[in-house]
Amino acid sequence: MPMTPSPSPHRDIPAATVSRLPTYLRALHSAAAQGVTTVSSGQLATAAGVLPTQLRKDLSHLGSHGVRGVGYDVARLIVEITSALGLGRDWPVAIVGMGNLGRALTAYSGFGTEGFHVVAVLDRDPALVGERVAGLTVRHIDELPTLVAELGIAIGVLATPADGAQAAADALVAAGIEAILTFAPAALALPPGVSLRRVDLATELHVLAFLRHGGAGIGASVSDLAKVGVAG
Amino acid sequence: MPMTPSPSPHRDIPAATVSRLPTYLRALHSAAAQGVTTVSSGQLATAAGVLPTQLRKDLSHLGSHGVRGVGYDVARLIVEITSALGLGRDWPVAIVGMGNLGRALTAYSGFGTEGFHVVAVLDRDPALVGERVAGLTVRHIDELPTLVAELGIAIGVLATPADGAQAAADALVAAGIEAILTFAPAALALPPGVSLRRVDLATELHVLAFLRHGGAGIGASVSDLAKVGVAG
DNA sequence: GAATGTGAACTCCTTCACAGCA
DNA sequence: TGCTGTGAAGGAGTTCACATTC
Repeated sequence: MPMTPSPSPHRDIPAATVSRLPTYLRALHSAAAQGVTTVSSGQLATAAGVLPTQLRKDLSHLGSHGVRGVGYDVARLIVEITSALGLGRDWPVAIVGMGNLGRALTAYSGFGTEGFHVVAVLDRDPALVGERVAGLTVRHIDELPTLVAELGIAIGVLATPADGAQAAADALVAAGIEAILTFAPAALALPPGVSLRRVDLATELHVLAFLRHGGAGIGASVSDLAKVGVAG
Repeated sequence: MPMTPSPSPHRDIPAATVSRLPTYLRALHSAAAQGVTTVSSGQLATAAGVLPTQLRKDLSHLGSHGVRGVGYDVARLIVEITSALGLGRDWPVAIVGMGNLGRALTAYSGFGTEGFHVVAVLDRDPALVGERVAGLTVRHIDELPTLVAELGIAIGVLATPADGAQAAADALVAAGIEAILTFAPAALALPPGVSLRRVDLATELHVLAFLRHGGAGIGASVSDLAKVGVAG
């Protein structure tokens, strides 16, 4: 056994790079829609709000796909990033928690791109079960295992209040879901192997308050928190 | 000119620390509500989902406020973090874009804590102006300067589609708002001195897809993207 | 000439080890 | 003894400089 096992197909793409690739992909789709076939790192970088060197370094992790003196082929780069992110398939999504936020996310068009589809919406409150939200019928959280098996749900979105979040997360994990996006302002305890991403709306406001309060104006003193715009 | 100007009142709190302080604050409020008066770094850290050393290092940027061998006084630490974040005042918020997401954010209770209050909701579509959303009347975007002056709006939230985001951001800036939280999947060009935070829902799903696709299961290969739970 | 790809320097953040104090 | 506070080490990410290629 001389070599490392390497069970994973992706070759060591830095986390920071992965989180920027979707932005690049969006800019590329936009360019393609306008008939552009080739872009330079400078053009793509300004469209994405990063520096050209950052973009080239990021893309270098996917391999060399640009042409020196020319730039990148838009169509080819779309394929490359799509493949690297694993977007070449369907990703059925379930949303748990049909309060204001859950309903909005269900209807949010941004969730319906690149193979992501909300295929099930659930709540623990029997009074909500049976209601229609954006064309889907609200199901009870206890039906989750059945729905996962039937619909191949791969990603769970938590839009519950903080106090119900852990129970909802447990239900997702018990049903076999291993990728969770949570909007609940609570720390979640999850078994190893389950991927978790958190979006905390209150925290975002708090950080903005700090930036104003602290006076991070011209020449912002806090490095990366506030990104002021790049000319585009 | 031998010394640096240092125009800003807050004493150099790292960006990464600032983004975690709201989580600590929430955990402290929760502890206080349960009658807890003292917490150790270990307790608070698990409640917040970080390591104890991380928490202590973060708090050390606010000064030494713990007692060795004992822990932190909950009430005092709340005051300290609240003050550091600049949360000791009101932060009137305006939300621009009354689609699904904008309406949900307006009604979202998580936006109504710690001095944050949604005091105005706006849209550029005259057909929506005059509608009621969560107790507020939708105003036209052209009324923004008046509303900022009257209500002291300090933070703008963008919940528009991507194609209207830049125009809406320009309107916020023209009205004097210097802190923007955007949900629009678009790069924004802003003048220096304006603070911007971005929440990108599609990107979060893409990252989760990458983690599943890449097989970041046991012993996740991508460092920081997925945080699996800590025992609580 | 023009733009990519990348080693190296630099900055930032996290984790460790342990000193300091109640 | 227990827990905080912190210098130092280690790791990750960004930016720079420049060699490389079309």
